[in-house]
Amino acid sequence: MASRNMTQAAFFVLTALADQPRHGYGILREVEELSDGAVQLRVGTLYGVLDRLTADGLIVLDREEVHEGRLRRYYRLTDEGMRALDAEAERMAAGASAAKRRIAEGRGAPGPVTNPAQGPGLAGGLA
Amino acid sequence: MASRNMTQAAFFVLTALADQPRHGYGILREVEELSDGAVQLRVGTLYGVLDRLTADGLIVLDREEVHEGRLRRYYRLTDEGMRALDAEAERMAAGASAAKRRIAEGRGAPGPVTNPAQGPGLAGGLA
DNA sequence: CCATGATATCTCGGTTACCGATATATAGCG
DNA sequence: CGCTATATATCGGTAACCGAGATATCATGG
Repeated sequence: MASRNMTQAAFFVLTALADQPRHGYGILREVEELSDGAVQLRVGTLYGVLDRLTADGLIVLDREEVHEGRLRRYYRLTDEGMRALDAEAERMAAGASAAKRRIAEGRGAPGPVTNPAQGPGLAGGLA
Repeated sequence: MASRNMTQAAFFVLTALADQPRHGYGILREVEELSDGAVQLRVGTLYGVLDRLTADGLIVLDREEVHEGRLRRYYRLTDEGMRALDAEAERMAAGASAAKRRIAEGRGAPGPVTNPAQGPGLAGGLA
């Protein structure tokens, strides 16, 4: 079970593998491309992530090919990996949206500056 | 400069502080609440994050209050922290959206490009 | 022919980050 | 008096990151 939260690196590896199987080096380039250069997955990080994701059953070794004398080891998502990625994408989207909402509130502050009924237990007066 | 990618914990702390200054324990509850329980920021993690964010100039100590005999140390975002949060939210939203697009592609037919509805709305469907 | 760079795999070790446990302190409930 | 909630903070083991290097093939080019 994924008791621990997924790391950024793991998330982007899963995303790179979501549409088709890819090999390590291809994942590296794909992550950089799909994040528009914002996320740079390092080589030293990649294989650790790959091992961890495999151990967790989120990805599996799809096949091995020899292309131009160079070995390519392709990985692909499992069903569980697909589900985990979907859930994580949901969490990230929600987090990003919450952040943006708050940024807008904090800057413009139209209407009541204080949010009155925000959550339970916040009913304290001020000292 | 934030050469290293921001951690999940740091992101959610910044988000919790985006609308108003909060103290440590309040951040803890706020993060859990705004993520709907999905993200549990641990006490042991919090103060390390707070120190790091302060050192990076993304937050500052706002004020100290004594409430019911208990000390409350309030932190607030700096302008730089606001900018960093905004940028990170953008990156997360882009990543989440890329992941969902790929999930849809991978699941759908291998034929022509399917055209999923755009927008922030979630088209989950993985029951 | 060899240097360089791109492609491709993987390991090692230092640094950073996470988080359970623990310590300290006040207040309220039973 | 013990338990829970609030509130701070530190310590140490584990997990993760990532720069650096090892190994190997092929293309470019000086």
